[in-house]
Parts: sequence; C-alpha cells; structure tokens
Amino acid sequence: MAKRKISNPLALAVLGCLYERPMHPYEMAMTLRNRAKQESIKLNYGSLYSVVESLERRGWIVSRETEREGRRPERTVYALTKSGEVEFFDWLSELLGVPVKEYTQFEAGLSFMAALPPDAVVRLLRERSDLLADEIKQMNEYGAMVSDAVLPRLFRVESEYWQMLREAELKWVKQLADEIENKELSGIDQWAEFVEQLSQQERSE
Amino acid sequence: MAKRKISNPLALAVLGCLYERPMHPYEMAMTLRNRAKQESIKLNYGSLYSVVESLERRGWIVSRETEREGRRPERTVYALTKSGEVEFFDWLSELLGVPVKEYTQFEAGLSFMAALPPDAVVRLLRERSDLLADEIKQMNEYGAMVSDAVLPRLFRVESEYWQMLREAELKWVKQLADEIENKELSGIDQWAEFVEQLSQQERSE
DNA sequence: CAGCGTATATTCTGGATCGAGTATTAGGTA
DNA sequence: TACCTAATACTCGATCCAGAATATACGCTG
Repeated sequence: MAKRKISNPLALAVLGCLYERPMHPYEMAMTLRNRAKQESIKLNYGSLYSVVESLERRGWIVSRETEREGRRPERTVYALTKSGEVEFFDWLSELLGVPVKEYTQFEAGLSFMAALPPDAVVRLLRERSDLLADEIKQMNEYGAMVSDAVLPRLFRVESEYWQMLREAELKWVKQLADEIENKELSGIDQWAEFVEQLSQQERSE
Repeated sequence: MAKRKISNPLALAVLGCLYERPMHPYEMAMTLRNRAKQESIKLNYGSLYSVVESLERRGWIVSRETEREGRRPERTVYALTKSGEVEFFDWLSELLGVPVKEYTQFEAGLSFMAALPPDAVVRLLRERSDLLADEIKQMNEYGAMVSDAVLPRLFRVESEYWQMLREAELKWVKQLADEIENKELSGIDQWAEFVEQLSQQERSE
C-alpha cells in the first residue's frame, strides 16, 4: 500500500464534488459546507485551491472554462476526467476498506501523562469528561432536529461514526479517572514520588 | 483557546524528554522508540530536528554543548528552560483536559460512501472488519506479553486508549455493514438508482 | 582484512498547508 | 444615497514537515 501521491482528504472531497458535476472551487466549498462535510473533512481555502491545482497537474481533473458574471472575480470551472474517476473510486475504496493508524492529540497527551501528579491528571480527565458529555448532548440535539426526511442516514453516517467514537472515549476517560482515584492503576504507587523527584530539577531561564 | 504557536505533538515529546534530563535529538528519538512512544506520536527525523530548532527559537529549550565522541558526527545537547517547563505543563494539561475535533481518514471515506454501490460498500466494510480484528488480536497478544512488572500500565495507557478505539470501531463497522445488507439504513432504496444515474456521466480523457 | 549491513547523527530540499489578505458585488438600513 | 456588512472568489507568503541524502563508525562474516 504505497503512499498516495495526493493524500489530503480535501482532494477526495474535490473529486467527489466533480463526480456529480463540473464546478468551480468556491462552489465546491459551498457544496461541502451545505452538506456539513466540512465537519469530517477539514476545509480551508488556501488548501482547496492548491489541492485543485495539483489534481489538475496529475490529470485527474481539467479546467473547462473560465466564466465571469458581471465584474465578479473570474472563476475557473473544473471537470473530472476518466483517470480522475478511477482514482476517486480507488482511493475511496482504500479509505473504507483498510484501517490506518491515526495519531490523535489526546493520545500524545496520555503518553506523557505520568509527568503530571496523579491528582492533577484526575482533575483534567474529569474536565474532559464534562466537555465530552456536553459535546455529545449537542450532537444528539442536532441529530434529533435533522430528520430522515431532510437528510437520510445514508448521508450522515460519518457524523454517527464520530459521535460513537466520542461516546466510547467518554466512557473510557471516566473509567481511567476512577482507576487513578482508587489507585487501581499499576505503577501508581511509584508515580507520586517519581513526579516529585523530577520536579526538583533546576532549569535555566 | 488560541492555537498553539508550536502544535506538532513531536514538540511535546521533545519537551517531555528534556523534562527528564538534557539530551541530543537523536537520543530523544531513541528514548521515544524504546518506550514505544512513536506508536502514539509520529516520529520522523526531518520533523524532529526542525521542531527542536523552533523550540530553541521560542526559548523553551537551550543548546548546552556540542560534543563529539571519536570522529562521529557532532551532536548538540539541549536542555529545558523554565519557560519550556511551563509550556510543557500547560500544553499537556490542555491535551488531556480539552477534547478537540480530529479528522480521520475513515470519516472522510464515509462522507463519500454514497458514491459507491451498496454491495461494494458492504464488501469493503467486511474487509475493514477483518483487518481490524487482526490488528486487535495482535495488540492483545503483545499486551499479554508485556507484564506490569516490565512496564506498568501507567506508561501504556495510550495504547489501551488506542485499542479501545479500534474495538469500538470494529463493532460499529460490523453493525453498519449489517444494516446496509438488511436495508435498514434510511435512504437505501434511492441509493442504488442514485449511483446508477451518476455513473452514466461521460468523462473526458 | 575487505566488504557489507546496521547504528549513529544530522542536513537539505521541495512540496504541502494554513491563515490572512484582497477585490468586487449585493443587500440592507438609517 | 451614502454607508456597512456579508457573501463571492481567489491569491499570497511564511512556515511546516516528510523523505531522502549524507557522512562516519562499528561489528560481523568469509
């Protein structure tokens, strides 16, 4: 599984938009926004235009025409090519079929958790739990608002996935906080003195 | 919560290493490798040196001495400063206490799932399940090998977290595949014809 | 002891990425 | 009608970062 030459998920979104019909970049951005896809694919204008450029270099999309309405800025409309369609399906299949390791910020934090005193960690994990619970509540409220008639589940599985991950995390974080508090975590007895020792060090300005 | 000036998690790892004792960059890399932290924080040499440089520019670390053993390449030893220690704790606390949105590849794939025919999606999700199950099995075997005596749980919570996420995903992916297969997903009746329609389009070379 | 792979330690380069900036028009309002 | 804000559409520049390249030393094998 060699690394894809273009790996920014935003490029997949561009291919996905053009799979439906030709568009200019700003229109793709609007389309993604309207469908709430920017919740699952990071959209920023700088990246959008540079990604479109590199897709064109690869020959996966072609610029069709540059139109202008009135004296608004000129806009370039792009269309998907045959090879672009192949790449789209191929990439999409790989994303769905093959799990890859992703690095999360929280994981990085957990890696160095032991540098903080146990009680501070418990406090932070509780704070995280609360914020996660809020977020989940909001997602539920929003989800209840959007009925199947408006947007069938088919088009919002990605947000269900994300919500599921957050719920799983919430449960886990609560449990970890409890385990630390109840001193059930192996290594916890050395932890406090370990932290104490390290905090003695002198630092230059 | 303004964006951190240096946001690469590898920088946190550098601060974390130097919190223990002064080191040169290559030594940090080895330390992280030995503790299997590169499983949760992406480590690559190019980034390591550039991150160290920018930490120095910020004044969070200082270069102490450049030594050389024999005629091996010269190496620069860095130490944490007071402000670096402050940044380390501050950053670490934020990572643990405040959940942030992260964009995963799979989510991006799910966002455009509807572009593939239902049966293809089911096949891909089953493939993913199998691979996830393998991965989980391997993590379990590895975890059983590493006893608490060797490496207390305190120092491997990050891998437990990751494993938990994968297990949750596995369960969810299986369920989604079943729902599609049993046509329980709302919108599924239009799906097939929607795909059919789009696939009719002509593409330039 | 010549040769080869691996470990040590860092630098270099070009492409990716992000946020901020620019310019125009449309629409609302006081 | 002059002003303000929001929307439209894109561009620019600075930084970030991955991967490859470089250079030396060590240890093993035949």
